[in-house]
Amino acid sequence: MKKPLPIGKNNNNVTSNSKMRKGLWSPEEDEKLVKYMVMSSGQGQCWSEVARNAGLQRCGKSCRLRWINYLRPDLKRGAFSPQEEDLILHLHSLLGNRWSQIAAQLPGRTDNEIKNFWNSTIKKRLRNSSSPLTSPNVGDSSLKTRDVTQGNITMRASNTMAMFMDSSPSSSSTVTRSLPMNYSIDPTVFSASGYFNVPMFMPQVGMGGDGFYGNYNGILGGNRDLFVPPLECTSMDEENGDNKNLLDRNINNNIEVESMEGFETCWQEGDDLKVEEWDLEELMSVVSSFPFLDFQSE
DNA sequence: AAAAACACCAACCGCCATTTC
DNA sequence: GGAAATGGCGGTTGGTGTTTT
Repeated sequence: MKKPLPIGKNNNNVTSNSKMRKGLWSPEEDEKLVKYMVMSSGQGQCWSEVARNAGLQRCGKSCRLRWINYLRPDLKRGAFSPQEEDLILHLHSLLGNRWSQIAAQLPGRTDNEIKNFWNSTIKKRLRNSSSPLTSPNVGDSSLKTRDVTQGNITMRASNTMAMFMDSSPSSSSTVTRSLPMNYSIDPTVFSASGYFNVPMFMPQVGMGGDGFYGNYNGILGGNRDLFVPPLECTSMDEENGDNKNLLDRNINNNIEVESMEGFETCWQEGDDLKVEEWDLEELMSVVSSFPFLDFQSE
């Protein structure tokens, strides 16, 4: 990242904070920004320069946001398609609130858009499913955990794990197809035999604080990130061995997995596993094989 | 018809990582 | 090495439109 000239060394200094505009963008401002971005191809400049050079009394950050979230020519507007919803659901089960990474898999969609979509539509739909046993990943802190005693993961966590364990093509259609119009998750469908196959898998996850589920920073963020079981596996019992292999494949070679029962061994102190180290392409190849997903970039 | 409740979403905020000096 | 500036991200807020009462 190139450090631009300090404010004041530039002869076009309109960056004094008191002069910065905030709030909604006017059509004129949009036009200025678009014009400038088109003219300059948006290349090789920092956003504060863009703001200055475009004659906008906005901070660079604001310009960036406006461009990325609204003015970019490759944006796809309008409602999310069922396929996109499916993909968002699935990616969220894998990545948590990493909206930018989710957005990267949905051409023409922005992280903000997906985040809003999730926080309004999907979260609400999951909430309406009316059971604390549902709602994997909705991140609603009001949700109750069933059992956080030693040796038991929360139900929410187990459902999350269940989502990770989705597998068979036949398991995929029940809920996701009904999502767009009449999204209503029957808890038993969702958590037991419907959308995601639930393995009898209640690992203890060795994480403190909000633990596995409630705080995705705890799972994916920070210095310790989440194991993302691939979708192929269907049950822990029958696939222990495979899971181990897949684990090894997905989490680079730094992590040694003793057994799936001792799931927490994935995260020994000092493990330096980060989500960036996952083979995201591989992950997405799995996603692309999601049977009901017919997602195509437009 | 009006008020209240709800839903949506654009934009801001605060934090952290990175880069440059 | 530290300060400064910026980019990027996720969380949150506030305005506005829509629906319900």
